[in-house]
Amino acid sequence: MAAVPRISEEERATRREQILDAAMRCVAREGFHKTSMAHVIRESGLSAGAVYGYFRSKEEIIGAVADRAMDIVGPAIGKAISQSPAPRPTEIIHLVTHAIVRQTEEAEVDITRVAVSAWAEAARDEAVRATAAEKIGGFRSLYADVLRRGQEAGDVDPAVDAEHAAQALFAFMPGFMLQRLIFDDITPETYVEGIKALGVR
Amino acid sequence: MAAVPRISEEERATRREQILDAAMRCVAREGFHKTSMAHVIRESGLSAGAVYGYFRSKEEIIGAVADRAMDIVGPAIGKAISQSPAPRPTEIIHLVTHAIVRQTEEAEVDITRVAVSAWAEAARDEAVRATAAEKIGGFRSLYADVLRRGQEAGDVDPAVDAEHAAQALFAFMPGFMLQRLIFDDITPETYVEGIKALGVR
Amino acid sequence: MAAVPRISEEERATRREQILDAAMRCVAREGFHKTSMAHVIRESGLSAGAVYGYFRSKEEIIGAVADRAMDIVGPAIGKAISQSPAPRPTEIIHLVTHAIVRQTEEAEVDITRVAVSAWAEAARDEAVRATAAEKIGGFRSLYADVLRRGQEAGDVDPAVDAEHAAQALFAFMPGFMLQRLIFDDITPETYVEGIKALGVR
Amino acid sequence: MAAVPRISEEERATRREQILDAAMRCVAREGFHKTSMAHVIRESGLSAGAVYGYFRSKEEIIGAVADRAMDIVGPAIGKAISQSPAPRPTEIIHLVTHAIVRQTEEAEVDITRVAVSAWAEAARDEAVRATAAEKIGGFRSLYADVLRRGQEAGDVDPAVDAEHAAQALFAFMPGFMLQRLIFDDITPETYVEGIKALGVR
DNA sequence: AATGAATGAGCGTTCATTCAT
DNA sequence: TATGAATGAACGCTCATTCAT
Repeated sequence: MAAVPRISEEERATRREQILDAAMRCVAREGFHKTSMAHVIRESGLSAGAVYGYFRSKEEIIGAVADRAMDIVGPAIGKAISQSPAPRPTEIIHLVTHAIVRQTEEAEVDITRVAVSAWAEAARDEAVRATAAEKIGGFRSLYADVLRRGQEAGDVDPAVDAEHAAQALFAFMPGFMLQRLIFDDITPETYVEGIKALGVR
Repeated sequence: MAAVPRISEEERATRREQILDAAMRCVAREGFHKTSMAHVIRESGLSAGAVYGYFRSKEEIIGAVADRAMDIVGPAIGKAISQSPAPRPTEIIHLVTHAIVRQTEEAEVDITRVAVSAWAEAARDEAVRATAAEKIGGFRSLYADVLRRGQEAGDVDPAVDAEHAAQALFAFMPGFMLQRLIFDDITPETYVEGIKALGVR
Repeated sequence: MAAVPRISEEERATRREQILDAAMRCVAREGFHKTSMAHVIRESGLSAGAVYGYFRSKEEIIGAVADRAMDIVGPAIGKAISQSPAPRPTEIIHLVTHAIVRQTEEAEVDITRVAVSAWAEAARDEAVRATAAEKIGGFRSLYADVLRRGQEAGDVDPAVDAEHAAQALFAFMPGFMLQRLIFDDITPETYVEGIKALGVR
Repeated sequence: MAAVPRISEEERATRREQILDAAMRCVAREGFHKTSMAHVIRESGLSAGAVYGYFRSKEEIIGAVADRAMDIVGPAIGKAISQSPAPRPTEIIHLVTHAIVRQTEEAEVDITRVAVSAWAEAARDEAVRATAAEKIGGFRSLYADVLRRGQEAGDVDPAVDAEHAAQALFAFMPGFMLQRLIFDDITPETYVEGIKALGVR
């Protein structure tokens, strides 16, 4: 019934990835708004028309890149977090920070930089804010789940709403990323040590 | 003999502030790079030439705005922090988060939004990164001082480098700002409660 | 495999000519620096973006226009000059001045005016100076060749370096152009007559 | 009857010279239209308002500078030319070229460059063209006078209108200036030698 | 489906000139 | 008279996007 596409869905997805990869490299270098479509087009190796065949506008690419950037640590730690017994807060931060460092060292783009750009973009672009809310909200839910289990184990004060504790625990991720962006002196080890020194278990 | 300025240093400073105020409003709305000089000019009520009489370039305005945005909570809590006896970590976060909320509610611009834009800009602009390093570094030093005093009082593990604890404590500021930017559910009260639940004193 | 250009090299060259024609008209009217890119764009009938697709900058257009303007008499007389027997100096100036007059009368732009602008530009733009050196140097070489043959024929003092005689002979071209620009009273005939009166053969 | 000026005519003239000196330096460097009023103002050491107190517009400064630049060799050779017996054409060019070289070497500005800019400006500015016509016309008249005397002495063909011979003789001045602007290889000696080789007496 | 030349509004910045002091 | 801050049109150039091929 539907018009048969000339290229398969698979090929289409591959091309999209190719464009987003290119865009991520550009955004990591120059941020969303100093990255021009011409940069993305050149970097992707496609033509202007081709790129616009996969994304309706720069805004849509920004949305997709922001989505990717904020999706990057979540999956890596999702499994670890759901293990039994529930990991302690400091163990979670250990996992998260190591995942971040691994990402920035292994991948060809520093996703940290893209993520920070995405936070800024969330301030002005409703769609990006919605994505951020979804991703960060997902994170906090995950945290809240573990923390609830931690309350049973005695690691977290059981009198407190686990959602609030999740707000607090979440802070360590952007706190780490921001400091990594600006300083050389922070590592998962120094960070987790510091967190423990504050009393976090 | 010396060229007598037709407007006083004071008036000049006032005009600069007027331009920066305008620029902050624009940046809070649209970020650094979606804010055009035309926007700043219109918002400031001056002419293009006048604005360029006070700032050599957009880059310089970005630098000054970033400086301001990251300077905003520091002074407000500097004094409180140096009081005796040393405030506990959770008291510091209480102060900081309330200062942030007060700022965003009282001032005509939401500096939080500008600060987040400044973090993103630090990723690509060496000068902004230097400013960020200075401001955030200053913060962490302040924290490290209090934490050292806290180590004597028994609030913080004395075996740990206070600088590392400061890295951890610092995280609560961007963590709060970022979540405020995206969600409505976070207040100084929920946040500090959550932090305490994690074990921070 | 190779990127197939959508418009042929020929079409591309035609468009370049179209832009340069427009630029020459503008420069003949207003000189290099009173000609704005907006003028060239309007005159060419293309859009701003299109023009910048063919030339990277105004400077590049200036360079190309200057090149053209100083290239204009050379080819026309090159052949005539190489004929055998060698034309006498006054015959050369007859050819050159007639070529100049024909140009300014037939073409829609007065290239004389553009050439004079190019001399001025050579004073401040290294690239234009290099072009001028190449074109004028070429002229002088051509002259030196003929003059060497003229030395054999007895038209030119054989004791003198032909290059020096070429410096002298060259002068009649800018001398004619400059006076044509400012006065109405000079024609190839009055000019060549005057040159002969001075003793030139 | 007239309002008494606060400063004397003499002081006024001095200031005008000061401004024109500054403008000549600027124009020699960058030409008429790449020289901004701000450059002239800074170089003159006066204020914008002051400069506009002496010249109504940039155009007027351009006119005055062009006037000066084209006036520069005339006076220096006027006397020499009117001596008795009449100098030969080659002697005149000897004088003129040496005067040019002396000017460019002694003065702090290279007037040659300003003069060439003035020729270009004559193509677009009616007032500058009128000045050029006056100055160059004066030159040619001077030449015509000497040549008439030369006709009596047998140096110049007496059958030819001396005005036409003056057109020819005049060419050697711009010819020398233009080549000096672009090449290093031309001196009064090589030039006059070449002129003689062509048969000029 | 893919190409890349073309569009023209908009960019950051400079300009000649004015006028309140 | 002299000052220099202010004006705002115009500058050279880039941008996201379109569409004939």
